[in-house]
Amino acid sequence: MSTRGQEVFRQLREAIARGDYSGGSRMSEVEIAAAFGVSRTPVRAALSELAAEGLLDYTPNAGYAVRSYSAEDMIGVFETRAALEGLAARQAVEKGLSEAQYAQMKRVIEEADAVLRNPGEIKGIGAYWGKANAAFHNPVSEASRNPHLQWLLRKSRDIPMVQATLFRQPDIQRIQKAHDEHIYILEAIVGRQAVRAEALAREHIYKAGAYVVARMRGKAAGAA
Amino acid sequence: MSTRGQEVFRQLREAIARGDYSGGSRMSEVEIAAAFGVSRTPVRAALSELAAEGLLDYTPNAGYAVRSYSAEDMIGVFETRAALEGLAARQAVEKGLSEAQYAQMKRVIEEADAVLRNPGEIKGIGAYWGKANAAFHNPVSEASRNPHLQWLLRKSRDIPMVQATLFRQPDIQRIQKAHDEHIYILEAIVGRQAVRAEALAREHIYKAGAYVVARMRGKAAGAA
DNA sequence: AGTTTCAAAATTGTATGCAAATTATTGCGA
DNA sequence: TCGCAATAATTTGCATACAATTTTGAAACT
Repeated sequence: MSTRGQEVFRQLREAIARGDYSGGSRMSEVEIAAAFGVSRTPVRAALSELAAEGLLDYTPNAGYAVRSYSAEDMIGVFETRAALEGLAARQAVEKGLSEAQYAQMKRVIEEADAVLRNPGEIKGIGAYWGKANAAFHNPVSEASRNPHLQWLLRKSRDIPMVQATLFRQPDIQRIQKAHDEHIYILEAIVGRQAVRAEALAREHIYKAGAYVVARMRGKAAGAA
Repeated sequence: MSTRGQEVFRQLREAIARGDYSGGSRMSEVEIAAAFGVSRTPVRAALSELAAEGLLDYTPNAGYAVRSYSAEDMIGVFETRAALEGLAARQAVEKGLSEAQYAQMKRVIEEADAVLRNPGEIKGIGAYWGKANAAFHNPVSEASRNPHLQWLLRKSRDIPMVQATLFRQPDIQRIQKAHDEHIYILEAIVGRQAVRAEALAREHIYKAGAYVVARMRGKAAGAA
């Protein structure tokens, strides 16, 4: 079993990525401690880790706050992540997919194919696609067999606002396109086309980033 | 002023990067607390952050230990870092160097030119080159104006053993070659040759990685 | 009214004590 | 002598108390 601090860390991490806390909001130690039914000590440990992970900003003697990203920042995040996902795809080709990794990616594609063909089940499609998307991309970074790369990718994927923007109010057309891109990426990896796989993965992420930034700017403009 | 936890964090971070603690060695809370003259609380905060930074491994109920990298791991680190430094160089071209950034890079090159021409001052060349190298690369990542990229680069540069391996027992020939590569990288950035700058920066890091890995394997073989 | 100042309240930083888990050690048996 | 089990010692996890800092709010002054 794990420690309480680890548990608090995990739950807060999910909550922030999911968008439960709006950007810039203060994370009160006593409040969280009360909510989890623990003392401030494990909460402080969790907050400290979350800050090191980049999900929170920390100011000495002033506490922690949910980090907020500007549109500029978000462009940088996705440009960086595009390079890393491209590298992961290339290394996945170089080192080869395991049976299990290939099976999982194929399963995700076939399942999504069925789901997307039937527009009746549109309710909850955002949450579904969020999970399916992760289930598709995880095997790729695993297949790179590069722990450091996997670590940096995790830091580039779990960013406040991103999940919420992409999967909260889903855009069925965008999901369809992303799904198509997945098919070609898997095709390239299986066909040992390293350069093509890298380019496709890179562009796949780049498009997602452009979408997130557009949504951020749109919402900001709409609210103003 | 900063907190004690932050101070402990900073000092431990430097010590680990410098190679004062050998890989795998346990970091005892009470020991460190005694050494710094503080209680365990700020030490725990510092260790927690260092673990999140990737410098320490953490096992629940068993504490923290200096993370050790195998040669395989190190290859992955440098492959990843090569992609990131390449991206930084490309974005530096796209966004342009500031006057100050250009001046700093040029100064480093001219200074190193003088130092390397005079082999009398070889004592302390490792430490000198370590600083000079950082002073050359930092402006590039700054010029990318990509905070996320800068953050990931920091995590890819400050790795246990790397600094010690590269700069503790310096190899004058390798330093000379790295210095030459710096000249071409700056040339490419100034000349707005994005693709060339990216390729040069990437290869520059790749070579450094190959050197570190060779040294690791050589030392391991020699010790066995 | 607006600004400044000062004090009260709230929040974070640190030390300490104790519970729980892990690690080391001792003693026994094969 | 080696392996194993049980216990002692060490180390970490958490809660709590208090100190230090920041934030808030109100009163006084311009």
